[in-house]
Amino acid sequence: MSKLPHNSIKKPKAILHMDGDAFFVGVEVAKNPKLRGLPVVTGEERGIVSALSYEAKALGITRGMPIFQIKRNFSNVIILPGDYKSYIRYSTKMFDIVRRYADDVEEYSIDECFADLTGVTLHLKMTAFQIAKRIKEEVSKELDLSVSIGVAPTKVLAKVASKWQKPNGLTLIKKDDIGIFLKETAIGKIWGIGPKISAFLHTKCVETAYDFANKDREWVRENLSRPYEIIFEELNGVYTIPIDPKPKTSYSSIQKTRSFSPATNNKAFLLSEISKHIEEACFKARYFNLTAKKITFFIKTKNFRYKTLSLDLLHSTNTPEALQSLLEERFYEIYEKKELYRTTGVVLRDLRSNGFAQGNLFGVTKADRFEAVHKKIDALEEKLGKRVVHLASTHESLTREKIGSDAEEIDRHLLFL
DNA sequence: TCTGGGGTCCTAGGACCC
DNA sequence: TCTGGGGTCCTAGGACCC
Repeated sequence: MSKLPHNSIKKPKAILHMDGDAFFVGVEVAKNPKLRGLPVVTGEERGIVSALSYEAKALGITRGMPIFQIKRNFSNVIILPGDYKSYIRYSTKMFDIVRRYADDVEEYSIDECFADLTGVTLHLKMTAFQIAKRIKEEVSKELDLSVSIGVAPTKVLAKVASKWQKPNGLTLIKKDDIGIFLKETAIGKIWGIGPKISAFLHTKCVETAYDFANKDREWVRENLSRPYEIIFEELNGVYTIPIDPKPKTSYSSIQKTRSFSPATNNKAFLLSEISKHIEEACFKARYFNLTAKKITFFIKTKNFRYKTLSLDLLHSTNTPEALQSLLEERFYEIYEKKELYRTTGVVLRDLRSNGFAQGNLFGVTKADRFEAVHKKIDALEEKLGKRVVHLASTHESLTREKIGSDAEEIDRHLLFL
């Protein structure tokens, strides 16, 4: 039984959420200050806009817009390829600044983190707001980056706060003021509430986050699943989603997918695409010393219907050959000639670390040989750059690639995310 | 937003077992 | 071969995130 002191009506937590403003572009400007104040986008290598400056946004450009369209319609916009090495470097430095003030920092994505300031305020004799302000100043001075910060009693509310004023915002939500903020926040803007749940809630006359937070708990339990009950608690100021400061060291799944246009029913092409995905997913798995016990292949039709094929592997593996023949044997189960497909993909699941790469269907000895071969290939690619060696079955898809090398280069850096 | 790529977590319901 | 009731395990797919 817990023996909390009688007067420990807990002081609300002070959770900080920091979010980079147009982060990739922000880093580009920090690297090259001449870009400041100009419309800039990144994503040239992908063919779609990944990040855009506020000046570019003002022109009506949006994330995901095709690069060719920008070239055609906005000749004054500066288009840059992503420089993920720099983004990672700045990201690390940004989080290190937060760590000067908090022990528990959760790196949520490349440009976002959470931190618990609750205990720190006493220690530093500063309020959470003052600490947040200092962090902002140091990020700006030392890295020349602009960030938005929110401080609130829970993670979900801290996200509301950091979004409240963007860019360069600093917003504190006190426990007593929660309602003021939630009344002006549409339910769909809440972290964890997507389009489906949002639409459902609308049918129940829940329009704002305030409407939702004021439902009673029973109603939430009866109408929604567990994750939404947790969001409900958090919106009411009850700290429920803990900060997880552990650095990410592994993966529970690895996937590779690619869309193409126009949609096609060319079986050889689809197979070669998937074959390439298998190789890349296995490459990444080997890099992290992981093996998969399950694999899912999928193709997505023109109308966004998924056809999936999930297979249990006899032994876990991270070498492509056996997966490749499995695919060829069973592809007919998902492929229909009369359909057109727009995307293919592979997901390695049930990953276990440090397992022996037992090469399954071929038996151990052959598998060992494959493993040795792959070690050499990986080493070779390390030296020469990726994509110097590949399976014959991948060949067709590679020869069709136009912007291969850039994309591969970036992919390599993304391995470290 | 007529929809890119890489992830995570949750759960309904089927398979299987007394 | 009529077919109860209750439990666990597991998977496929849904929903969401950046």
